[in-house]
Amino acid sequence: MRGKADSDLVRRQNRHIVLEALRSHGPMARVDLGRLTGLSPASITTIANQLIGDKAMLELDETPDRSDPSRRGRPTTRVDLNPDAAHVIAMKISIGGIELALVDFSGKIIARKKTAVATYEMGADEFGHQTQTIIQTFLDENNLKPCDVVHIGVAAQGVTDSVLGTVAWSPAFKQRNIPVIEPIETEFGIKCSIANDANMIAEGVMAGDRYSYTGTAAVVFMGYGVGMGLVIEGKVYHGATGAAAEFGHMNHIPNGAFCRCGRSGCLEAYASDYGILRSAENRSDQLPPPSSAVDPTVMLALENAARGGDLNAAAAYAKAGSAIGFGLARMIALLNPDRIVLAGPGTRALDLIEPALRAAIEEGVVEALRTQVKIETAPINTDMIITGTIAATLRHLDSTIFSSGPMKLQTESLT
Amino acid sequence: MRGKADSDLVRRQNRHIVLEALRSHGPMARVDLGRLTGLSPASITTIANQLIGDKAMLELDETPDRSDPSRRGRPTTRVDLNPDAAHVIAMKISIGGIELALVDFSGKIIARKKTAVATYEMGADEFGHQTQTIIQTFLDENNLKPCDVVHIGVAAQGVTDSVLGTVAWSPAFKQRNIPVIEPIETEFGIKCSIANDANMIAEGVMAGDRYSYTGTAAVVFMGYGVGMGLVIEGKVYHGATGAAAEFGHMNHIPNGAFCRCGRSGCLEAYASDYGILRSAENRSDQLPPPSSAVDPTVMLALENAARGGDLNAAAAYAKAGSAIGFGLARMIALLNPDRIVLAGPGTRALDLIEPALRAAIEEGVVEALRTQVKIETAPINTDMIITGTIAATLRHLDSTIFSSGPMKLQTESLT
DNA sequence: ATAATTTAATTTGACGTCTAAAATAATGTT
DNA sequence: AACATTATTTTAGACGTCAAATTAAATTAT
Repeated sequence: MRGKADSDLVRRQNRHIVLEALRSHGPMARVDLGRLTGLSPASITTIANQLIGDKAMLELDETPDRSDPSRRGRPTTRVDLNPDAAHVIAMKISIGGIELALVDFSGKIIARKKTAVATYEMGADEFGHQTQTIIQTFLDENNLKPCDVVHIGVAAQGVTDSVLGTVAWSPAFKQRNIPVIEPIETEFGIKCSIANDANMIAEGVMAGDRYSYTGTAAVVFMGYGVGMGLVIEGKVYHGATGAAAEFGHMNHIPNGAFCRCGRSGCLEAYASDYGILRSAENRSDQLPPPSSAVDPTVMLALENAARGGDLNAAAAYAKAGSAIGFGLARMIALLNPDRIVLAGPGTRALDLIEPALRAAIEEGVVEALRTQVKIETAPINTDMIITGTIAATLRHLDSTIFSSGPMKLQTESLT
Repeated sequence: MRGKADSDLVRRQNRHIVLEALRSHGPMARVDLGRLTGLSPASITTIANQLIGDKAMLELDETPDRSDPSRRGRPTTRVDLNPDAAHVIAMKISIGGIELALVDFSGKIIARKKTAVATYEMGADEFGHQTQTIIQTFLDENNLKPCDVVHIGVAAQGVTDSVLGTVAWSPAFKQRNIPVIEPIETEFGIKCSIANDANMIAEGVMAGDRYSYTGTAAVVFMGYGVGMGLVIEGKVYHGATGAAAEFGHMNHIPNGAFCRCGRSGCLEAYASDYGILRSAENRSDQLPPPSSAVDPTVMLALENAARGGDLNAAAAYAKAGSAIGFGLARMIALLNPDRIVLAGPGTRALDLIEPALRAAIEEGVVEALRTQVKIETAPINTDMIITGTIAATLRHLDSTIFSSGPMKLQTESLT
């Protein structure tokens, strides 16, 4: 049950939807904001003036568009998010590296940087210090002080704990429970949050139609690992501790193939790059896989071999498709989604995977459930994790920073 | 993204939380309503007067309680839900029978009735007519006209489609896509909704602390079949078409044991009454199971045999536990819940099931996820489906009927 | 008995937000 | 130059909450 409602809630909610409208549709006239949000022109005027006063919004200084001769009446003046309202940093932790992106409030990336970090062998303390150094350098390079950055959103591969602010388990680290938020917040005093990388991919994929989509969807990431981001009733779902949708480590076959995570039978052990490669090469699936990522060119060669008639390779892709298909079948039975989006570099080999994938879904789920769900493929964009993290972080700002304080009336001080 | 907020939203939301507070905590004084909802005494006065005016609430006529001698000041007058505000009917469709319960607005069951119906062989039309007759008789027996009943909430075993208002697939019917809502709504003009029985069990289990619980939980039903109700962020989750959490027909083993639904490898084929019985009796799991429910006394005997040293029986329960455990492991990996509740007659044999169940969860899920979730057992209550359907239906009323219309001001007519 | 105290509930007056309707602004058309 | 059209702002009013003051109904103290 949600809590009580009052005028403050109304205020926050409406300012939030106005910002959200600009974020997903770009700059527009006040009239259009009204049409899109359902708020009256009068309210839009009030809200826009307040947001402009708060430096969250600005009026664009454009010469009126005269391209459409049938256009009459007073020309519109468009408003947009004020890029200078705030800066945020999106940070991606993956095997062997940290990637940073500095973003303004409008979502434009101002600077980005990849730094190689030998994450795997690092202890918690060492990683914390490294992170601090890397962020400090990044700030210096962009002539920023910590107080100029409002939030740092972190995406990490593996099981993240958003409550404790740690990476509970990740292929990027030998050690477990690596604190990430704490070293950042104490060093810089910047608010920080952590999430699973697959959830951030889902944020990225959904960023476009977040405004309109209110259904349940699963975004599957296929590549060096297998991940999933769940969108439930329009919102990316993070679970009790932020570890939701660990699709790659959802069990596929009890006592099955050995996985990077040290257990057996995970979906990833069949459907990730290394899993596919392992079965294509007829290596035993009971041995621990290598901890390093598979070279993309190797996977490309394997795909082409499969397409060229290499039966072992083709069988490996079919096995992967079947694993993902059964995993999706189980997810569908549980969640009854209306949409599945396949994404990530693994979709390049979709032609090899799809038949087995569809067959598995058909075998694994009652018809009534199976026919409701549309399966789509998203364009492969390696930046999706950063993009999604940016989207999630900025949306978080929308709902907190600029929609919070009530306007102070100054009747008192005027006397 | 939710839509715009205005004073009407505030009004609905606050009236809703007041009704909800009374529903889950029973009658109480206005002060306590204020404390519980966070609304000011002034607002509670206003809201209470309006709800009383709408006949949704009433002031209790009690002699002040003098048992506590330290009690001073003006005594409280408690308010409660007005039982006469509305009547609703909860309806349960199961194999071979329809059960009805007539309930007042306060949640008290006024009358209930079971009618034997040969559902399995029935076609859609015949079932529709039967339903109409049974409801008509029930209304007559209670001296009610259709217009006296505001809503009929239906719970059915199997895959329900809340959008189409049908039973898409159910062990209760040989035929598929049986319309349920349409024959009721057209015959009586009463609003009607349909949901899966396991979701209604979850409603029942959560009804107590719905007001406070905002986490993610899975309620597992074990018995003649296996079902699940998912509670996501405090609300029972129904999925895109109302078919969510078909745990029983979530695939366990590809190409595994034959299930009532006509497919192979469903969890239910291992962990339901008939699945357990089948494996205890060493019958082939590749043959279609009987369509009728297993006699409870047979299951009781089987349990005792297992406890008494019957190795086949014990192994069958262990197999069931393992199936449920792996299913839960998969669910945990996907949803990262904080709570699992085991319920239903099957929990009577929990001692036989639990070791294998826990072992499977340990094997099937990363430690980081597994340790976050508490596993509880709910008291076995065969009425849970009806109870939950009542709770869900009344809550639906709370949020629609009595929280809708704005107060009409009559300044116009006073001139 | 009567006054003081305590707790519950209501009334009053102010505030914040939204909206319809009227007014104003800025342009194109006749 | 007057009129038409579209965008935005201003104005006046409605609705809902809340803090503070008031009223209500009991118990305790004197």
